[in-house]
Amino acid sequence: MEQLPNMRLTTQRQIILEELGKVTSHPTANEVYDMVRKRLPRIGLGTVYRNLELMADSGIILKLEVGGTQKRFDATVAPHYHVRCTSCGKVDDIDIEVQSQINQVAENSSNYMILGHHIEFSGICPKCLEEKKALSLH
Amino acid sequence: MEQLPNMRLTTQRQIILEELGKVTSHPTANEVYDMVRKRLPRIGLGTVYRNLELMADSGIILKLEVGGTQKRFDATVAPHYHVRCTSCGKVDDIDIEVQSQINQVAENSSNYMILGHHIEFSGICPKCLEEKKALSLH
DNA sequence: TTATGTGCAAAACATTTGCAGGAGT
DNA sequence: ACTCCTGCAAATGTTTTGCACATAA
Repeated sequence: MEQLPNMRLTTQRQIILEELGKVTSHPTANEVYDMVRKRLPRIGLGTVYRNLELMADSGIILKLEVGGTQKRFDATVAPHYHVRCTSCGKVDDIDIEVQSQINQVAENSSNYMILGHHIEFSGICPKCLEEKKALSLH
Repeated sequence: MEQLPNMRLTTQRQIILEELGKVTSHPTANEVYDMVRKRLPRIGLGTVYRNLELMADSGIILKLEVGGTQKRFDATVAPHYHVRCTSCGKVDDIDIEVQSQINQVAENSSNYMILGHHIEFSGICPKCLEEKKALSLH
């Protein structure tokens, strides 16, 4: 969970981190690959996967294991929750007051050692809501 | 989200549902396949996937999109939360008081129409905790 | 110089799908 | 009979990995 001492600062890593920092969406590995490839056309998809994984392990970025088929990555490390649109799959941040006691409450009612939690909301994003409205007026 | 009118009651479906009901774990599609195959050796993995998906859509069972690489299924439909062991990947239920206002709080601080939420705790399960203790005494 | 990282391609998984034959209603 | 469903196998999509060469420290 911490920056490894012998992790080299390569061009690939710099650019992956830069591109991830540019967006507020929560891109999949493949989306990061597409973004990075515009600046580094010969980068391999494997490199993107390897580095996203490594950065997530060292805590530089966040790996979101939300619903859907692909993992998503986030340059914002501060704890926050997510909403996923059930219609288009888009993932947004959500900022609400976190009860810090929630882990304690969970630990009291289980025999696990609780390390953390994540709340994933599901709903319809504004854009899809518009589309649905438009459709229902046929 | 509701039972389709013309969904046939086949042997395969009955047995999948029975086997899923027998366990309190949250098996992956492949684990369900293994369980069912003991009674129905010629069943195809595709059939298991198709039916789990169908049952989840009609609300008979729950499809858990928790972290990890595979989806998991649960015969218990009543709303509840989950803990996933970061060490062995095991998933257990967790029963805590749900603040029913939590969706409202989220809706107030976003422009999504919030439909629901899921909390996934992460921690170490009792068995892995024991193992870690044993190791640290080397 | 040398351990670590990269590109590439193949492999490994998880899941979905097309189709011809089989089974519920 | 007439759909819907199943088994099988092939296809698809995502992520991981082996290896020879390249590169940061």
